Amino acid sequence: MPFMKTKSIEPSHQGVKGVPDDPRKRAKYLTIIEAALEAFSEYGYHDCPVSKIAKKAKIADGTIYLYFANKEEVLISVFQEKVNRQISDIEELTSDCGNSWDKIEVLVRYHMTALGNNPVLANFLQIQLRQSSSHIRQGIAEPLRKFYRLIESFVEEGQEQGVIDPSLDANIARKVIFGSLDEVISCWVLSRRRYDVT
Amino acid sequence: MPFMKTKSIEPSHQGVKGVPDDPRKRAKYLTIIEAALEAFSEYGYHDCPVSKIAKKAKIADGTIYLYFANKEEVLISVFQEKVNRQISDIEELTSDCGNSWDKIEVLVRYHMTALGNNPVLANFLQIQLRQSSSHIRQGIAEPLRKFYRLIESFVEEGQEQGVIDPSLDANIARKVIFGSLDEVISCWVLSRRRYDVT
DNA sequence: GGAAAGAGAATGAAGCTTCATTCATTTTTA
DNA sequence: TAAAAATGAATGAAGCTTCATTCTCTTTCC
Repeated sequence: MPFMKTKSIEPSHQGVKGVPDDPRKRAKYLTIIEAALEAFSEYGYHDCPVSKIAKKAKIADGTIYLYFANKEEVLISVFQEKVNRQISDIEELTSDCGNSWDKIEVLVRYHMTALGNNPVLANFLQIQLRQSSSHIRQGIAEPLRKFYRLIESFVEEGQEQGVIDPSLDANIARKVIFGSLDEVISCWVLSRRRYDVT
Repeated sequence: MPFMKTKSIEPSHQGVKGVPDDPRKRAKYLTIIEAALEAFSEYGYHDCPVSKIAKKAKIADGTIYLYFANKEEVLISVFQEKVNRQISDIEELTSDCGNSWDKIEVLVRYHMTALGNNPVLANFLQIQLRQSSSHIRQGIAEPLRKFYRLIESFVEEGQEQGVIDPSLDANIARKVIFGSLDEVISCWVLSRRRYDVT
């Protein structure tokens, strides 16, 4: 048998390539993530050829496929990486707030300033979030849900503490908070008055 | 000269094809708009081949190009057609409200139920709004700005009437209203409690 | 220690597929 | 029957992905 490089069982695409453990690989993995973040923000997912990502990462086009199964998976991974970091940062910051309103305020402020200071990330999150391919949405859904749950948990906690109206549906409150954030950020506004509004 | 297929002067596209006057053409124009709305919602702009629109409209692929200069223009036209109708409906409905809060409530309710009863339209507006091609954004910007201005005018009017805090920035208020709407709608929720929140 | 062999990471040209758009032809309209 | 409208197969550009080859370490052997 003359070499048998074949993809044994799964025929059509190699499965998801997880985050690499080996620190050397991990470093290049992150390099690609950062390059992709920039490139996607600059051109938008669909108008961003893989070659642009490779160029920004200073690697060959093909190398990307050693770390990611396909272009979609690059997008999903950028999103996961960034949202997960955002969540863990906020969790840490709020761990020593007693009041739930404070926690919400910290979350809002942190999210606003984090994205305000990082237009590239902001643009990526705002623009890419609504992309429609079902595959992408699926990959994005999980970290996003975690972020949602974080907001809701603050609201619910506040209700238990009695500082937030308990008749309020935490789910709706979360949507209003997230939606407002989203809208305000997409307009690049960093005003501080924002939360007088709600 | 051996075939000169080239794009003579304007390099890339023949000019915009306006909305047809002839009622017969107008009818087919609207047929295509409706088909495109469905198709874009179903697949998303980028994953929706022109052939799918044609199929839904029960016409040949090429026919679309008798009514629109290119695929982008189809998207923009759908958006314009729909948002303009939304605006004129709301303007009519609010014309006999004295109080600005009422106007805002009518707007919110109308927008919510209109999209709530029409998932296809809702999906289109929510999904397509964030697409990034600069051309598309440009075409979309004008009707969207009209919608924004409508909201802001209600807020400002309320401030003149003294029923809304005049220190509030109408621009920010509009963003919060629009963002909340946007977020709540994108989650398909039609609860009525929503505006207790703001 | 230095040479040779092996592993596996990286390269990037080229293949292949997917559409947006065109246009020669047919059908409909008036 | 002439003009207008519609058709849909053909075109060709774009860009994702593959893979034969090269390069760069690491390990083994003497």
